[in-house]
Amino acid sequence: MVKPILHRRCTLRDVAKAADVSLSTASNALNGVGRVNAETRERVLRIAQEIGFRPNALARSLLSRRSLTIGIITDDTYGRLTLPISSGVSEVLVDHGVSAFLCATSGDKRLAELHLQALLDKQVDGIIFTATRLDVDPPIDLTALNIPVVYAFAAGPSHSTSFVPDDAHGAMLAIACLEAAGCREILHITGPEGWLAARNRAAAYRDRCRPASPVMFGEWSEEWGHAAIEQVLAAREKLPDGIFCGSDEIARGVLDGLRDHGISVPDDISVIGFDNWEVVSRQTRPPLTTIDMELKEIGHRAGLAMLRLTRNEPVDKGITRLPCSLVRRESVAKRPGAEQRR
Amino acid sequence: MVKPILHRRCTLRDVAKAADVSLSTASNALNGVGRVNAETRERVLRIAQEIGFRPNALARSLLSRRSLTIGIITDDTYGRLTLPISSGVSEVLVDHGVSAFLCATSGDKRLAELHLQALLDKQVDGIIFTATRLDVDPPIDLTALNIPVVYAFAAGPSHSTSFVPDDAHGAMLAIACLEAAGCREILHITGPEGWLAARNRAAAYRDRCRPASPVMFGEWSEEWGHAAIEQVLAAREKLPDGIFCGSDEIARGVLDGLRDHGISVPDDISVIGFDNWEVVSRQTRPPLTTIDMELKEIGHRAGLAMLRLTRNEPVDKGITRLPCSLVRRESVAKRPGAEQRR
DNA sequence: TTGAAAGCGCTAACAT
DNA sequence: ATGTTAGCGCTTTCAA
Repeated sequence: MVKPILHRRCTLRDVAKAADVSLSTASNALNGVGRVNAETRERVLRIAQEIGFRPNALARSLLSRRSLTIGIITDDTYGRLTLPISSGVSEVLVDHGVSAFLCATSGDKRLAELHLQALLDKQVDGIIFTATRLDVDPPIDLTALNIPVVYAFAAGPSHSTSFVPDDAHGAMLAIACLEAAGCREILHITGPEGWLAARNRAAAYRDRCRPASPVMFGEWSEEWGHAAIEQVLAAREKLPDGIFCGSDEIARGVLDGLRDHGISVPDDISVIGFDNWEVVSRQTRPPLTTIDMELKEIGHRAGLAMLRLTRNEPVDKGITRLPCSLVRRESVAKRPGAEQRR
Repeated sequence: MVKPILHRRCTLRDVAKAADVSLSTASNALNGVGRVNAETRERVLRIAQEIGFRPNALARSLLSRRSLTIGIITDDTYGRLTLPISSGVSEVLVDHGVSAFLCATSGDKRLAELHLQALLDKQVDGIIFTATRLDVDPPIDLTALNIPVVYAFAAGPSHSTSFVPDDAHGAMLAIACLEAAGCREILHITGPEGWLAARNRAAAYRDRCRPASPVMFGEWSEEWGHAAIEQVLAAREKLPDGIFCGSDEIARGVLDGLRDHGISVPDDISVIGFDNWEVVSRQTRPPLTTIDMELKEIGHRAGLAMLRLTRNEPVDKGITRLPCSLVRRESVAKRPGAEQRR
């Protein structure tokens, strides 16, 4: 039984010495490569275990030219999107021994450059760029790097690979849910028309509902949802029986506006949100049925793509739109008949 | 003008060759150490610049035994706390060339071990542990590592160094704000008594207001805020004129409950929250005056402490409580006289 | 089956 | 002022 060395991490040399073999034999034994006597191998393994040997990744990387390290650069200050995405990325990578540097740039160019340079110096095997919207360019140019770049919740140039939520699919899911609940006339209240996500969702809504439907574009805020309800109430006799909101925050404003007027959700009207931002959607009255963008899955896919890229395996180029999912809570009417009818 | 090499990162060797000096001279020139002829230095610098030379951090680290890398391990799945804190950490570290690995464990022990091992293998210079509450032990034991550990929004063992928000100070700020608005009787509605943060804030409240004040412990939810208002209304004749809520979510429930009963905020009663979680506090009607825990500052301090520790400079041991700040919005009455009076 | 030696990219003694 | 050499911890030919 060899005594573990505490003050200094032990090295392969320590193992080799303790096992009375050469460096290369120790290395081969531990990595299971080359011809090593089974008995010798056992001994090396045992001793390595006993003294708590762990290979120095820095030394390995220097030689192998793969650092088992990637960088995640994000625009987000807030964390709403970044943490689920990046933990999704890490989840698939950690099993392959790769760790991720997180660089929050807050959209600051200088900071972004600084981080990027640090990442490059540390020889990251690749970079994943994440943003909070799809139609804004990264604060730094990632197109000329000689390591792979993957975009998650951001759209890279066409020859690159990007993963984004399928807004149209999410919208379809929302409308289908409303229709299944028996809604005949569905209104769409959403964020600024300047946002691609808002336009995509609105287009899907128009496709499915009424090509000429007036979409109510506004802000991504509760206040707007609230104001929109006032507008609707002022402008028309009869309320629609379903409202598809572009975000949970808008939906919350809608819900409040409706309640202010004594209109019951979901009895009088069904409301569905978008985002599944739980701090909002779980706390509304009633709790909000909404669309989840599956951020973690976006992270998974981005991580997987990165893994393949670093191994020179082929990956899909261009923008991959990942399906959303429906989260049922209580703001959409349950039609008892609907289940049976299929 | 030397042509940049694109397929391979250029090395010091390339610089030395191009400048027609030895490796060590090139190294000395670039690092500004040793005796180097001014003219030679210029030339080396210029050439390095031209061919875009950047030193390989891996090679440097191997030699210097400092990887300029730390790990941030977090319990948080959600990101509400982690992103502000970790971007605070990075902000102070990036200028010193250190990058941070982010490891989200979701409280999963296996995952935490995996991440920790990967970090150690990569020779991180230190680890910052972050949690979502102060009174829960990390999923892994960080006390026996031979690298520095700092706790941020988490309380490490007494000989370690931790940075947490000063809950008592935050509570004081809240109460002082209410008092300055003229409130005479302040009620405290907060989260579960099992949470240290809730107890700390409640204790400060009792200290300042009425030692025997009944604190309403409950959940960290809007629903609880709402329910609490119903309870209060049912139990007493006269409403208090100020409510200090343990979280923004609770405050939001309180606000809604009050509105349901036609009680106006801030005219009839002032309400203050805790957290400054903007998605909640900016969207309430009226927008919520609340306490900010200065998460980014916690990150700064943790990062700074880490920097010192890695240089063997002394740092404060034990738990450092960092002041909170007041964010004024519109849920607390403005007393025109209050300003003058001081 | 095992070991000696070279080298990843860099820095730091030590010669010159 | 500059160059030569050794070595950080490891993997990988290539000989033995």
